[in-house]
Amino acid sequence: MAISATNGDRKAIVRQKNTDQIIRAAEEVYALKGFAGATMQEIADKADLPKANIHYYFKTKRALYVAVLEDIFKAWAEASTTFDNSDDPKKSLSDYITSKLQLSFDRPFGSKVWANEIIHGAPVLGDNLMDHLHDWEGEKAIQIAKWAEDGKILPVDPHYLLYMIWATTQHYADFDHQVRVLNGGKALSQSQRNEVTKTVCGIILRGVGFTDV
Amino acid sequence: MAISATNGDRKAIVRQKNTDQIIRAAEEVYALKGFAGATMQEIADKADLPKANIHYYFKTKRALYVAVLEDIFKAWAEASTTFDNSDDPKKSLSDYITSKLQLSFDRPFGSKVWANEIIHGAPVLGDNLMDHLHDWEGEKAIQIAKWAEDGKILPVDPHYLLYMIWATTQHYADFDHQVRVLNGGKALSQSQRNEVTKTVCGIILRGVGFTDV
DNA sequence: GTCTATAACGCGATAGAC
DNA sequence: GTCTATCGCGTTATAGAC
Repeated sequence: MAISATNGDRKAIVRQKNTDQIIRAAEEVYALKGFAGATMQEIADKADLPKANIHYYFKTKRALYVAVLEDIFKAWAEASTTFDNSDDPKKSLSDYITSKLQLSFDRPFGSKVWANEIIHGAPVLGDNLMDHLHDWEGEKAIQIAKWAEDGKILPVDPHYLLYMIWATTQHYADFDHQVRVLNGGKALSQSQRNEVTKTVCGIILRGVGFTDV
Repeated sequence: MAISATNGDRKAIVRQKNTDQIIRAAEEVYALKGFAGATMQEIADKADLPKANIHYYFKTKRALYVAVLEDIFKAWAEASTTFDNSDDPKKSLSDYITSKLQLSFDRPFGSKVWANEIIHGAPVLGDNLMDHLHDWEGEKAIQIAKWAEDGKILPVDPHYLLYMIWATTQHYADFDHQVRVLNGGKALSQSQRNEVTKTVCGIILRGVGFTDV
């Protein structure tokens, strides 16, 4: 009995490890090739496993893709906690922009998979996760609206402000190739990344009414 | 001879008409399915032509894709003339933002194909068109830098300001599905589009130092 | 749980009659 | 310039030995 449990544990650990490995590899391949352009063979090679094993852990190409998308959504939701329950819009907004930019610089693949999926009309995400996003965005918008009511920021439309922050920060992940080309073929250095953060925070904060930035 | 010329003209007209029809159809299919996900069959159906005819006009799937990308780049370059040779940053910037937003609202497919291509690392665009973009962006950046030197706007980094404008305006094309979901499942109305334009122009203009907007 | 071999299928591209 | 029929290849997914 003890041995059986141990074997079960060992198998569970192997399963967890392989699953993570596959999802990481898949995230990169789906990001760079799109859903249709990605091949199970390329994902298998990058995960350093035989192709058949990928199908053992994820029944279909589509199921693996869904797992990748859910993983990304989870990461984003966790990264946005800096935004919650704050009475200081200046700090909230700059912290949010800063952490979203960081995520774009450090983990661009997830953002790209998401962008691809939305561009194509969310054929796989379907309504469930999109409805979840709707609720989540609604909360943020209410908080921004409150700041405006309290006269802490100018009365900008909260939704369009949020889209602006998302679009601008995710641009550095999704369009990193273009950014690189326009930067003379070299990826942004750390000091350039800091300059981006400063510039974006500055424009947004002045944009919502702060004059001392 | 006259008849032969007439026949040649007629054929040229047919060729032009079919070519346009195919490019329009291809733009939509490539936007919604990605390069790999698109099928020549679907493009043919949407263009209302037999599949073999598509191959008659465009030798390969790739050649047709390149034609679509070039078409888009041309449209964007034409739409940015409002930006040139102006000493009035306030007017230049709002005109540019307004016309880019208009393009996103009215012709989202082109923007989506471009986004897809960049996300995947511009495997087809290659260096030619990207270098062209580099030059083009450089000119705009110089003009913005001049405004800053002359004290007409705050000394923001011109590149990151441009990326912000591109990202924000193209978001309404590339992520139109997400915008729609977050808007309760309905596309933005004309008055909402106007509100977007007002909000974006306001934030950007205040962001670069104008306090009277 | 791992891996090789292969079945089943869809797609890009073309040949060749009209 | 148009269209039908088809070839050949690459892909997903699985069967079955280990």
